[in-house]
Amino acid sequence: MRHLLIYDMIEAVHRSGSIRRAAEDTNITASALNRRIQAFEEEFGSEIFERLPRGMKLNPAGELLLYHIRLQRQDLIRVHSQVADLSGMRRGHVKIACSQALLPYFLPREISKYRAEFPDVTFSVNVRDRIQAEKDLVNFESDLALVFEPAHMVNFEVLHAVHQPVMAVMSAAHPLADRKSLRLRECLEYDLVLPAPQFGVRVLLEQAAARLGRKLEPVLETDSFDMMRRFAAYGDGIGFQVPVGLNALARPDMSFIPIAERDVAGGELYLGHLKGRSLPVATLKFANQVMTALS
Amino acid sequence: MRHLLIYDMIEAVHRSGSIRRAAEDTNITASALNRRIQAFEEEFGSEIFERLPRGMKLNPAGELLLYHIRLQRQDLIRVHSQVADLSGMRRGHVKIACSQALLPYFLPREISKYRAEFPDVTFSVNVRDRIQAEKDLVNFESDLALVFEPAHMVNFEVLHAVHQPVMAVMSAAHPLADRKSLRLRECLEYDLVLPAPQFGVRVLLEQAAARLGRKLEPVLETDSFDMMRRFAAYGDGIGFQVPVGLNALARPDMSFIPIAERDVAGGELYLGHLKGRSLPVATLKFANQVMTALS
DNA sequence: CCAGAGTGATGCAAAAAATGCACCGCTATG
DNA sequence: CATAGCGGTGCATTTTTTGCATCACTCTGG
Repeated sequence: MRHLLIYDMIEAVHRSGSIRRAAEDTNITASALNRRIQAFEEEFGSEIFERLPRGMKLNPAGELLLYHIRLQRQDLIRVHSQVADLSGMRRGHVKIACSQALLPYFLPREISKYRAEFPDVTFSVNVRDRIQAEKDLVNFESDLALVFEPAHMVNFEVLHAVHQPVMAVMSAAHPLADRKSLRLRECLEYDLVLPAPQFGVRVLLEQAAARLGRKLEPVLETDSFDMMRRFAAYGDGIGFQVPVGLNALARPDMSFIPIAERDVAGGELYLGHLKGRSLPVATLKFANQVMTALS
Repeated sequence: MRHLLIYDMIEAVHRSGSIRRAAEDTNITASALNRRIQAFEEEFGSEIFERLPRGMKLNPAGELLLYHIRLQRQDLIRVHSQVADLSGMRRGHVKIACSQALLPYFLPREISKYRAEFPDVTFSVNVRDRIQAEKDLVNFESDLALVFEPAHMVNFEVLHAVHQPVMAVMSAAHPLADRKSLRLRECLEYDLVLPAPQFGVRVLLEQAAARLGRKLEPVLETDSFDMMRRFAAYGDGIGFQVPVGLNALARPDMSFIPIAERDVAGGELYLGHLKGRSLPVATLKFANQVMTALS
């Protein structure tokens, strides 16, 4: 949209921190860009950048404006999406921030399913921890977030929540592999493979261990669920994951056993978006499909 | 804002229904305007107007776009307002849709009070019935609505609600003038001066009368509260109004007496705005003042 | 039934706006 | 204290926008 180019320019200057660097991104001369910024500030009635010796930095007015710019751009995308929907076709791009647990099975399956019906819809998926996911929504870098036990929930409008007990993950040859349910105490007898501290599952386990007066001493700590699973497969180690991260059709070589809720209460997997936003049609439809799949 | 001029042009064409008429409002030639509309549609990726032999009419895509335009314009006003607030000054324009009852005392008093503190804030006040007030909010023709017993309440986000019993209004010389409270039945013995049927007070009275098996037969029906009051002042007639429409310091020549709640339940006066909007600073502060005044 | 007044669209020249280039003054940095 | 990087600016040039004249079309009223 040519008439909104000035917004792109403002964002470019904000990103790069200087007019000259921003000029390269914008395919325009620094002088031209400079004058457009000045003209805009003139019209807007107030400066939006601080001129520092080392470049440009948004002042508070600029920060307010930047949020407006992002909001209005997303709203325009929504309008485009609804207009495309008027003519029967469904186009669009769905941006998702999600916990790692969603990556191996759940999201690939849901995205394929959706795209089978609407092949003109494309997706971005970004792995984010519980704090960063919310920031992504605020900065309009993602439209949907699908996270386990989000941290603040301000700015977060919940579309759907589903309970996720914590599951022990181990080799099928493990001594405990045939049990229907496990106490946390029993697991602690074996080598532990734990997710990194920022993950929700880890937090729940730490809390539960503290209640038992125990401290978790993992032999392996990783931010990769795949690593955790493979390590557990080759020995007596026990990993932990929530059901949505596990294949519903149990693999023959692995065993997934729920931990008793009275030990580890489990947590909630939340689907949500930025408070007060209206989502584009494609995004909304995908969110609905996810909600159905989660129920 | 020069870069948003195209939005003004689109709205002008929408309002006037033809490019040539819109061209006059826009201080531009019809041909130039025509080409800008065409260029916009090209960029936007879809036509937004239907070309009829008699002029231009928004198509569904255009309707969606128009709402976006209005939304983004109001949001820009909010940003301006917040920016002005950063520098300590408070500027802005507050647009209010309200019931007639607010006109004689309440709103003039509150507006004066607010402007005493912030003289750079200006106001528009439009009298609207309960249905039209909500439409005003949706079209962004008003920012705040202050209405008695609104009709639908969809799109209406309530900031504050206060109960308003129905009061009988009569001359100080009226036989009933010294009573502390009145039954509806007693009032019906006298000449009735009623608000027009679209007003909330009238609806409440009609419902109450129906419960008594009576029908209201006004000697004067008017959409002017002032008319009602003055007519009642010159005889034995009885008018009806809610407290917010009456001067707190009772006038010596008039008497205001509440109708028993078991006869006429009274109604709610609602302060609200369009659902999902963020209000400019000035508007928000004024809304807060009104809420305090109503409590 | 047809003339006229209304509509949007378009070619072309003139006017206006945006751009690129060269250069200025400034400041932090090594 | 030289230098590299910053934002700002005057001026010629390019690009875009505009206005005018005019076309094709449709509905309306005599």
